[in-house]
Amino acid sequence: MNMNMKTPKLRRIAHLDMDAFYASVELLRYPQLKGLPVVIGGGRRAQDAAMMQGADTTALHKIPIHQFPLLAGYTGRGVITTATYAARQFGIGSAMGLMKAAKLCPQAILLPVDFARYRHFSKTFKSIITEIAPVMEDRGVDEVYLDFTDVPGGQREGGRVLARLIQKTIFDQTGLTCSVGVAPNKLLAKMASEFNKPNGIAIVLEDDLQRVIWPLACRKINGVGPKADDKLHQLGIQTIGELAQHDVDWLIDHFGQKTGAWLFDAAHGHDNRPVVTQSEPVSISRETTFERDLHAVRDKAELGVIFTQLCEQVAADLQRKGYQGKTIGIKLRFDDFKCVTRDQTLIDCTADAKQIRQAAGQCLKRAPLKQALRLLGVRVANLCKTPSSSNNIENMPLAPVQQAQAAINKIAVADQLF
DNA sequence: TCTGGGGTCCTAGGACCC
DNA sequence: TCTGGGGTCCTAGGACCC
Repeated sequence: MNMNMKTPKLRRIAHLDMDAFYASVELLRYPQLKGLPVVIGGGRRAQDAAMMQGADTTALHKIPIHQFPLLAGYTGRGVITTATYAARQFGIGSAMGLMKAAKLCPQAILLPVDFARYRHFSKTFKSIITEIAPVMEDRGVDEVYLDFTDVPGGQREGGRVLARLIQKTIFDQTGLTCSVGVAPNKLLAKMASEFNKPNGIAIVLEDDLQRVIWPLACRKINGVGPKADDKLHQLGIQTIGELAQHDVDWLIDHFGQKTGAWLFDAAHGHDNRPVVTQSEPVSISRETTFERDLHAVRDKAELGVIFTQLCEQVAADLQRKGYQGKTIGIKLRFDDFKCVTRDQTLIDCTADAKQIRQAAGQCLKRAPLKQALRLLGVRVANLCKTPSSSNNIENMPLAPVQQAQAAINKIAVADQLF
């Protein structure tokens, strides 16, 4: 044994979650709304409301509070994308219908969603992060996983020092706060990032499993949703600790090979998934919920227009992103909220709106169309890169060697910070 | 007062091939 | 001719996540 050997590096994985991201980004331009119940979401009416606010974007912070549109009297099928903590006091939450929310808190301010703006801030905070910790997995607009293991400072205080640096840098440069959990793996890091929200850091070590993780509800495991949780309850299992008391075979008997084995691992804090820094999309789709339910026969013309538009949007998305797809599919949601899908695999890949429309039309013919529809969707899967777009430097993934060099460069930047 | 939009992954049956 | 098994692709549905 080499007596000079340093303490071995521990695997340190971070999960970083922006705090109330959309709402916080809105508050940056409307600071006068701080502390008030604000709801973001909705469809057309919210768009109108945004237009009513006028075009002077340089003085948004001066718009008096009473000029903001209220939730009261909202009609339509929009749902809440996010709500500020003040609004949540009224029992309002994500994915709730806006009409229901209007009953609970009519005085809440309704802001339209502004995805372009959120995406902009998303890019900003992610590029701040990769300057410090380059091994980042994108988990949507407001979340990432980071591998701290080999980052300078990533081992100090179990990752707390690096987490603090990232938190502070993001706040200094954007005014936004986030919460970070650092743990031996993604599963535990994800749970940990919730512990001290908002603007919190939580460090979980291997030995903390029984004390910190086992008392939590099974629902806190990322991947255990309402259905699995129900089933667990029926089996008399509430907490992760209780889940851990059952052996693998018992879990496999009740949940099947894959899920059973996975639940067992999760309960024991085991998760060896790597932090994945890049990935290819599996499918690209567009869907829309109609303002009112439509009938395939009675509303044929209207439906046809929407159908064609969806195909054109998907085609445009594919082209813009440099993909083609071989499997074309549709999705229908009926007035009773039941769903069906139909799909068809072509011989060749396409990103052409007409071809997509044609194939999707064939799918539609195979679907039951007696019931009124509330949603129609078009999906393209089985994707491959568009040959010409691989010449596009911007879309071209870095070769492994360049990638490694880029990562080293970024680590060098982080090095100077310690 | 019913419940958005864009995704991923898993399961399971059938076709088809070796 | 019968039987079986494995692998892959296609299709439909469903759970789950952000």
